[in-house]
Amino acid sequence: MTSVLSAPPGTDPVERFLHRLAKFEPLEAEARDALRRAIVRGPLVPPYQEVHGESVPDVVVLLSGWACHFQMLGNGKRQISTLVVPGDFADFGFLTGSAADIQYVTTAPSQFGRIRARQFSELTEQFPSIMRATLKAAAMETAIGRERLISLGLRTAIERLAHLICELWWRLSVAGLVGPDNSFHLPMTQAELGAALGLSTVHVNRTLQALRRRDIIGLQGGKVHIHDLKYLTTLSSFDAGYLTGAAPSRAT
Amino acid sequence: MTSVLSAPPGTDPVERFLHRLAKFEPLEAEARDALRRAIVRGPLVPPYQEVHGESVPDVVVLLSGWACHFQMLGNGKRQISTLVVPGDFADFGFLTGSAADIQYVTTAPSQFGRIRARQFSELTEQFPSIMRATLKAAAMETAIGRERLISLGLRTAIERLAHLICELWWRLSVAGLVGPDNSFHLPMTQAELGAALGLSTVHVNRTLQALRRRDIIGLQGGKVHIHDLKYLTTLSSFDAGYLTGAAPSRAT
DNA sequence: CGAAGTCTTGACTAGACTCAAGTTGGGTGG
DNA sequence: CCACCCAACTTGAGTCTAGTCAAGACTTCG
Repeated sequence: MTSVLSAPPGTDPVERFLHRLAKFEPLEAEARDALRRAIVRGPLVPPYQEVHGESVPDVVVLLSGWACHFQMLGNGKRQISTLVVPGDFADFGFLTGSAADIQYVTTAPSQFGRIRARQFSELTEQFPSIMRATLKAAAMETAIGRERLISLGLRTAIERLAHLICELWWRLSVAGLVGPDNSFHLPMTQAELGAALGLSTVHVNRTLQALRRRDIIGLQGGKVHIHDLKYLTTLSSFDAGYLTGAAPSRAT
Repeated sequence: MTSVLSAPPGTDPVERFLHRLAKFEPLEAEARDALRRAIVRGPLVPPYQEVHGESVPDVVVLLSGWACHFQMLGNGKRQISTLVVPGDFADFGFLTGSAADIQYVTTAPSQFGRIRARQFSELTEQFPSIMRATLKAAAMETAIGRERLISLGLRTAIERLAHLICELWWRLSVAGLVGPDNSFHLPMTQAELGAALGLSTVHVNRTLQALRRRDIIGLQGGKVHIHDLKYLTTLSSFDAGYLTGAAPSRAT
């Protein structure tokens, strides 16, 4: 099992980011060094801090913590469109140079890293591998979005929830954030899970209980324990292909 | 009204594509010429032709017709994730150089244009504006996907349908494919609309009738007539911001 | 200890799905 | 030119998943 995941990086969040990025495309040692030097570590921001897109679209990376993109509709309802886990780019607005089009919130104490837009574009010129890796990271985010669309379009509540947990399990595994007992931190309230899954808070609660009752997962205090990963995977027809860049093996 | 849309291009589909692309980022005359020369016009492919991702990820553009990305789940259910209209890139797999990860079908007789991968990357080196425009096109596709996620997550059936029609109205307007009477071709069956909107065929049918009964739209023979665009817009809280690259004006 | 936010439970409602049976319309072949 | 066929569309009836409303219990945390 661990063969797929390869050895997680050390504990330093910047190294984790570099490790993640290099998985998309091999990075020369000099490219890594240049990135290391370019990243400015930000302060620890508290939970529920809103981060607005700025007119200067610097490259922002989530080093530690948790964040999510969301949008609101006039009626006060909220949809979370993307979950940002440590090692992810916070958003890809910098690729187009246009003002970041999206706003996001932290849901846990978080630290961001930042690379000045100008400096980043110099880096990509010097090291095209960095650009290729970044584009692949963006493509993966698109693939994740597509998969979430599929969840909302044709999976039931329990399948959606199971699929999300599988997805997070995989992504956090790659980032080295899953414990040996298949547990990880999930700093989201049930209301937030609902906003991400297109379900009401109450229904998320009941659905979680169904999974708990069958002893598939445990969830308490913002920490998930997966007791039966195989069941979860089957239930939600989870196929990690979209998270690896490999060819999809979906459908027949 | 027409100020927003600017004069649509002539009738040639390649010109339409160039016109669309230039809306994302101004293109020098030489860049346009180079693109014109690089595009190879493909044959007319019949409806329901599946196009698989190839190992050589050439740049493929839909010149005329209609196509959609879809994925299937084991239970035979289908989700359409993206609608491709004339002037759109068929998919953005070429950006990462990896084998196109997505398959799509035509739903109408369609013509694709193709640029060899190698030639395209030479073009983007010579004319960075082409790369910028392409990245912005990709960003718009992401934004469209996010908006569809919102539809599935928190809009009702009638709102989803109305929103989709508004979106298509806008996109096809930019492509110069909407008639003066606010009508356009929509070569999708009700089953396909359902697969795009996360609704059953039967429910799509009933929902369409609700819109017809209130005389908001007409839909027959693959052609939509919008009678009350304002109502549609309000009903679905449609905000074209995400289709223009402008700052979102959503929520308050 | 109180307060606020989160989680849990119950009862009722409703929007959307399924199944099943027509109906329409365009296209083909005799 | 008509008969037939198939796919798409339409309608009805019954069911069910998930939403809403409302109240109560559990946790932090100041």
